[in-house]
Amino acid sequence: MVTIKDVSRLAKVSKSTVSRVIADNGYVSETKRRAVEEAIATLGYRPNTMARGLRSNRSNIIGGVVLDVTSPFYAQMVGGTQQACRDAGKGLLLSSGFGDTAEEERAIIELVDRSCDGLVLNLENPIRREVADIIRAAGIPVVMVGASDYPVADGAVTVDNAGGAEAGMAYLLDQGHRRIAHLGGGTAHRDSRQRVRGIERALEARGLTLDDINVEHGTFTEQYGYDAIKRLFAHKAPYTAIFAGDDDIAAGAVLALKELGYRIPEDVSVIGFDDNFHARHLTPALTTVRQPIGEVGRIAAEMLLKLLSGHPLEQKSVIVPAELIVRGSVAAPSGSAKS
Amino acid sequence: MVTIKDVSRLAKVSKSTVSRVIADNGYVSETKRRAVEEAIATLGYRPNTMARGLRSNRSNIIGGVVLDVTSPFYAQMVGGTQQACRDAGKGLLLSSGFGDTAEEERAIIELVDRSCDGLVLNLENPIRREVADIIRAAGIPVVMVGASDYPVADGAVTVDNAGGAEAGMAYLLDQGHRRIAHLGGGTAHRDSRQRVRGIERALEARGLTLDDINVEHGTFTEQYGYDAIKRLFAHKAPYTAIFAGDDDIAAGAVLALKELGYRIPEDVSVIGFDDNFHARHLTPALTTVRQPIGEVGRIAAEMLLKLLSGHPLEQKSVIVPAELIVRGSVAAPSGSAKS
DNA sequence: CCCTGATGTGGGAACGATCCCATACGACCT
DNA sequence: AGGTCGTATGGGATCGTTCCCACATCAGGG
Repeated sequence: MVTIKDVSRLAKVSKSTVSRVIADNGYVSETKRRAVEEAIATLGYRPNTMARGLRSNRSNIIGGVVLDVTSPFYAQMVGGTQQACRDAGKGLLLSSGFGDTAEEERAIIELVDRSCDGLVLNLENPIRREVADIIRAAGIPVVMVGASDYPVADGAVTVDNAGGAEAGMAYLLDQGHRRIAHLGGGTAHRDSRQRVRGIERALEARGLTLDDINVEHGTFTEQYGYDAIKRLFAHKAPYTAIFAGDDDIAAGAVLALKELGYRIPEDVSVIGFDDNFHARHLTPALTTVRQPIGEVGRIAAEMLLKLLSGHPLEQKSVIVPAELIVRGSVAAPSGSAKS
Repeated sequence: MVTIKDVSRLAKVSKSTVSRVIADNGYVSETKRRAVEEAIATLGYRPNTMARGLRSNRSNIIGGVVLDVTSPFYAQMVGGTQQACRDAGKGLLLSSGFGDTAEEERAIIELVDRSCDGLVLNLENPIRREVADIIRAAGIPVVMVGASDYPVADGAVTVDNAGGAEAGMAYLLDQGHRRIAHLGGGTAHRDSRQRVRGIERALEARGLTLDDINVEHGTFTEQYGYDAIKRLFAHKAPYTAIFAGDDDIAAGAVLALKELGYRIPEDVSVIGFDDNFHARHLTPALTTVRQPIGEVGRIAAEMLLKLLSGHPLEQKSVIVPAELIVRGSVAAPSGSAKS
């Protein structure tokens, strides 16, 4: 392995000077700088990350914990984070928590131990005190994704779930729907609660309340969407529109509705949330609320990078807007569709 | 920061003994071992990764380069790799090449520089000599995913594209189809070429050749599938079955066929490849050939881990079978459907 | 002419682990 | 008694950087 010593020997300068050239700080004369750069090139010298990290206590690696890398949705988030890191010359060390608290904590501690310069965390569960202390003791900045109220967070990025849900609900209501069911992801999820809140706002803006529709709580799974529809539509068609908590639920709902012989959107309208990679591929293409999740991952990384470079954040909490994407799964209710 | 020295002081032993306890090698008496473990616990000592890495030249980190983290397909692969790494107590440092040679090389070199213990590579392009030399100089093992003929590879995992395609084609032929078009992903991709080879085998087993069907080459995109169908079916229905190069192409083909008024599978059968997330969600659900891609990622990591532990591989090249998944997009051709 | 401050350079002590080597002791054999 | 071997322990060099400090030189001001 070629070391800084080899370079210094070839360039006829001290190790210190080489180090200064590499780090581009301190005083170096133009002549020596040139000599060092030449020596580096001829020897093919690449600094040893470990030695550098040991001495400077920095690794140029950012740690990321994400709920589930496997999921297409989070994959997109990771993509954004990774790209931002790469552009800044940082590596991304990745772990998944898979929604398990113990696993998430293990992952976090491991990332801290690996001397990550900072963390981007997308967690299912709140961080326990002990883990928070470990992070704090290491003195590394943390940006949370999807939740803003954790004690250790120096920054947070969230999607405007309420605003997005409000737009979606407003769209349904303005199309004339009144018999609406919301198949939510469950009150345990903050995202889910915020979406219900947005739905409520849309209703209130039109003189209605949550009691005027049916709000159900299940899980963010296709299975739940499928089962819920089969149950709700067992005997008759009680609703003209379904607002699914996410696109997975929507997919299950669409499948169930089709099996029951309902046409979409003629008989029943369906709207989703997320704009999954696959929303476009449903038949009909799913009208949904897009979460710009890649963007979220990118912004989180950029916030972290800014913190790492010593600049304070002008905005500790960034809320990214969610946008209604109109495709083909929503129409005016058949009763009122007198065009 | 609490160091090994602090532990040794508290446990009244030397640094060396503490190190031996941590690494669980060498001779340590039961008494001292207990004392050290106790000291570690009370101090909350966690070894410094950098120092350890510098000295031992090992990082316990595995580097992964994947074509595109953003894609759901590769995300699943990454998931498998990550899980295997985690189970072995290794970290996974991730990079994406996005199909760009320069980017892929940059990513590889960076991973080598970060002292990764080994690499899992899923690349679009062959590795250039210089990069291969850098990897070799670092002396770290490499497992390739999806391609087996690179010079630096110590192991390789591939999916049996030919076998899968053969099964798919056999299925179409056995249903009675003879007027078949294959919309391939393009000869530039080895996967694509192997699939054509499998199709050929199925034909030959039945006394036919590739000339008896229509083999087209496009790209692995929905757009291509859509355009190809619109072109081929412009005036009449020349084919009773479409074998798409992957599920994206299949999705585009299905959309185009529907727009042209063909029923699937009554008028035209469609079969895909991959078993993407959305294959199940197409209407009708897509009959396709499943690539167990998560499995592939896991196996690749396991091979690498085995190499890292010093054991040679009993199989340098592992070929994972692809399985035909029968759903609803294939039926017997209408002409021959005399049930 | 001395002092100060800016510029330039090298020496060498850290950083926190690993691991080689020296040493010690008891058991057992010859 | 002396030698050998297995077990147990500590000392300290070492990994490749960074970075503090000492020192040198030179210009400009008092």
